[in-house]
Parts: sequence; structure tokens; C-alpha cells
Amino acid sequence: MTQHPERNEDPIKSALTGEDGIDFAIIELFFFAYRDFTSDPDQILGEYAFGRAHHRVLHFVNRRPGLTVAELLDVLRITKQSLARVLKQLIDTGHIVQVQGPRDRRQRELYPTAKGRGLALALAAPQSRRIAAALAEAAPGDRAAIERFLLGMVNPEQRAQIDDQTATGDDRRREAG
Amino acid sequence: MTQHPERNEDPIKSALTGEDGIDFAIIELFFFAYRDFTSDPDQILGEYAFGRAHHRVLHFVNRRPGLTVAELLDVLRITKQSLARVLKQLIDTGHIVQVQGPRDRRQRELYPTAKGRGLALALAAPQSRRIAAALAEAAPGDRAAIERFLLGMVNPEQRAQIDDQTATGDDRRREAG
DNA sequence: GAATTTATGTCAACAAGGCTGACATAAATT
DNA sequence: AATTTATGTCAGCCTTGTTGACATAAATTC
Repeated sequence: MTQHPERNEDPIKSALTGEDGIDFAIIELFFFAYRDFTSDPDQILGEYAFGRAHHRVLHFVNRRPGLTVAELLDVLRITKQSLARVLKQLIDTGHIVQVQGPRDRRQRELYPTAKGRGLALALAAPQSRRIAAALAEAAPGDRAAIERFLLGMVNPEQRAQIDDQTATGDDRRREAG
Repeated sequence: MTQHPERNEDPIKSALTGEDGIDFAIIELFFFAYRDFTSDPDQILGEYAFGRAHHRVLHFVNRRPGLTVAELLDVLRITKQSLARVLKQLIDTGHIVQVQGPRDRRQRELYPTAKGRGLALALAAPQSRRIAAALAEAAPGDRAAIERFLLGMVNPEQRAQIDDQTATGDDRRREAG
């Protein structure tokens, strides 16, 4: 050693690339895509003094009307207290109502009001437009491939949380038929 | 009106579906996919008392060694103070070093150390494995379709932030060739 | 019927990581 | 010499995540 052994504090000047055995391409695309996807509803939320936490709650209450608090906690993977704060605000502002569970009266079924439904739709609209624009450049079969990929990214044991009502136009037939 | 006009607080019992003109299928898949994708590195981060903010900084410093603080702020879309906190911790723990800019001595170029590179790779590994598993179920051309879609989801004016080094194996030719 | 478990709500406290605005410094630019 | 720029830092605030403890009512079990 002419001077000293390799110091750990030395700057590394080479960039990490896909050659390092890691799929940085998709890791990074996923980050940027989600960053911009979630930024869409922010302006609307700001007008209501709501945040992304409110958006997520409102979304799932609209997608699965009548779900219980426990079910919602399981979907969002947050704690009771985190949910309680935003849920209370959504109830106080008349976006969501609680209905006593018909079978089990301890449960509170959560439903959107007309106001809550309207806001959920308004928040989803720019996200849907962004997706439509991204798909417009895609080839015919691409949508199915993208849905398969995204579902494949979800933990297998949680894929059941994603219902089939999820389907849009083209592949909704199996339910209706 | 037999009883009273429609009350706004009435619970809506029908679920929002794709029929409402919104692409809820992909909106929801994207949420679940990203939720689980970002949860992968959490355990490793916990061992270092780091969070996802540290991960993002470490990632981009490794991907673009020598970038300046201003450039990093632009990529992450956060404020100087938010960055300062986590960056300071990464520097104090020897994961990142600052080098005075060669042309402009006001600038601080950010580089990973060997330690920082190692951690970046360790954090990316489980994410890369998840992606590989999702792609394993896909058809041959699907990867290109997925990359196009994700890129299409990014704001057009920010697509330049995603360099082409991003490419892995199959489509890296154009640089090397 | 009494005891236990379950679903939910609520209180207090804390932490991470966003934010703003103000100000300091050194270096580059005009 | 004056101004602008890149960065750092201080103080403080907000949202949204966390934990633990405790209360209530309803369902379930013994």
C-alpha cells in the first residue's frame, strides 16, 4: 500500500445500473410513476383541507360500501388511531355515514353519502385520465399485461383484497354474462 | 314527496365500479402494488433507524453519483429542509460523502461510499426480486409494455429525469453498441 | 345469568417526514 | 462593488403514521 488501505469514506463515482443484477429500470419507473399518479388529486384535496389519508379512506368506502372499520384497517394496513382521525373528519363533514351492522350491532358499516361519492369520483378522475393517456400509447394487449404485472406485485396472500368488480368495460363480461 | 326530499346524509349502498367511467381497476392495482413494493425494504431500514426518505436519497445518489443538492431536490420533489435532515444522517453515518463541485465550488456533489453502495443494493434486492417474480408470470413482450406504461404515467416534462442507464440487459444495447 | 371476548371509540403521547420563512455564508456572476 | 446563486441551518408547524391504556356495548361462552 503506497499510502493507506482503501478508506471507506472514499466516494464511488460509478453509477449503479441494471448490470449490478438489480432491476433498477422498473424500480425507478415505478417510483416516478407513482409519485406523479398520487400528486394528481392533491389540489382538490387541498380545497377540503384533506390529505391522502382521507383520499384512501374515501376511495375504499366507495368501492366497498358497507365495509366495517376492521375490514378497512386490514385493507389500508394502518392502525386504528390513524384511521380514527381521518374517518372522524370525513363523517363530520358529511362524506361518510356509519350504519349499525344488521347482524352484529357492534359493527359500524361505512357508507359514502352523495357528497362523499362525488368527492371520490372527482379525486379519481384525474388519475383515470392519466392512466388513459398512458394506455393510449400502448398496444391492444398491453392492458391485460399491465394488470397481470401489477397484481403480481401484490403480496399473494393479499390479492384477495382486490375484488373483481375492479374490472372495467372490456373484461367485465364474466360477471354480467 | 311522501316523507322528505332526498337527504344528503343517506348512505349510498352501491359500489363504485369501472362502469362509472373511471378506471378503478388500475387505480386500485397501482395502490396495492406500490404499497407492497415499498414495504419490502422496511425491515432492513429499521435495522439502521432509517426510513423511506433515507432510501430514496440513497437510491438516487447511487444511481446518479455526483448529483448536486439542487438536482436531488428536483428529482425527489421535496423541500431543502426535508432533504437536509435525512441527508445529514446519511453523511454522518458514512453512507454518503460530499465533494466540492469542480467547476462551481458552491456546489456539493453527492457520492455514495462503499457502505452506502452496499446498503443501496441491499435495499433494492427484495424489490428487484418482487419485480422478477411478477414478470416471471408475464409473456415475453410484456416487459416492454410495462415500461412504456409506467413511463407514460410520468409527467411528460419530467420524463427526462429518467435516464437510459435505467435499462437492463435486453434493451441496453443502444448505449453499448 | 355471569364471565369473557370482540368491535369499536377515545385519550395521551410520540416520531417521521413533509412544510414555511428567515437568515448566513461563500462563491459566481454582473 | 453589488447581486445572484447554491447550500446550510434555525425555529416552528402539520399530517399521518406509531404504541399503550382504557371504556363501552354487544356477542359469545361457560
